[in-house]
Amino acid sequence: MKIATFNINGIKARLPVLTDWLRDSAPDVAVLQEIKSVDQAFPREQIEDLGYTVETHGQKGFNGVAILSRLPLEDVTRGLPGDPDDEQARWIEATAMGARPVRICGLYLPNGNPAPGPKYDYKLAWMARLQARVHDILQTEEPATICGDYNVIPQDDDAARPEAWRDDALGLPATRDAFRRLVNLGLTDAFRAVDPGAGHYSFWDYQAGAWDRNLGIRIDHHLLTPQAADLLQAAWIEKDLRAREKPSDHVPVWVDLDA
DNA sequence: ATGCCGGCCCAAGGCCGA
Repeated sequence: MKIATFNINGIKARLPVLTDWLRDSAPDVAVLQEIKSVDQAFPREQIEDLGYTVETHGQKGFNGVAILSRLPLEDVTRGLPGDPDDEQARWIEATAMGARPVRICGLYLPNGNPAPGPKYDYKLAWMARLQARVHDILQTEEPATICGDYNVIPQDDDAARPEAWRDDALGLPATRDAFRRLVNLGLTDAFRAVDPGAGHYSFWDYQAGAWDRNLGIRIDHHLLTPQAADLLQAAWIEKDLRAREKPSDHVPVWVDLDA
């Protein structure tokens, strides 16, 4: 089961790139962030025509997540538990029915800038709720990937210029600590399990020639439960997509599970 | 660079992203 997480930065602006990518790269499951669309406006028919089931959790203008799957999806849930007043669309779950079922959890973790401030407080509170949800998921002892745009640079090796992120919400010690606590529940960073080296990024800013100068950061991740980590065949970043016409500022991050 | 680009709102300029 090939699963890709991809922050598309707007479904309306990215539909041609997305459909070309679905045709060319053919993920079994695509987990999308920043669809920036309400559910009713999501162009589901054009994606269904490519053989995908479409499940969205959107909101007007910002945020929004979705799961596209060529495998049947069961038990779809929307929204991260823990705060009934949180109206931001940043979490969706479904079980992809492959040879082995895999729980797919898609997330768009809050950016948190400027830090300190209320937006950073929201980020840390959201990460605490994520910690609680992942704790519960681990109790199921089932294969699962908790994947998406984490807006976290886990280590210095995950940034071309780590010093530039030390005081940023993506790289602050408290952010990294919260991410490490999450991993330490028993998750595996799939990409790092197969490639421990520096210089691998999943985001390059549109500005200041960041792509041309390879000034990237690795902030899109698959964190696998032990049962999913046991099925891990490969993990990679589809860097080439950043060089296409009208690209997202993120690229897809993949895992292949024996499922 | 406390926003250089790009997408969203929706028709202009502001908000947001990382």
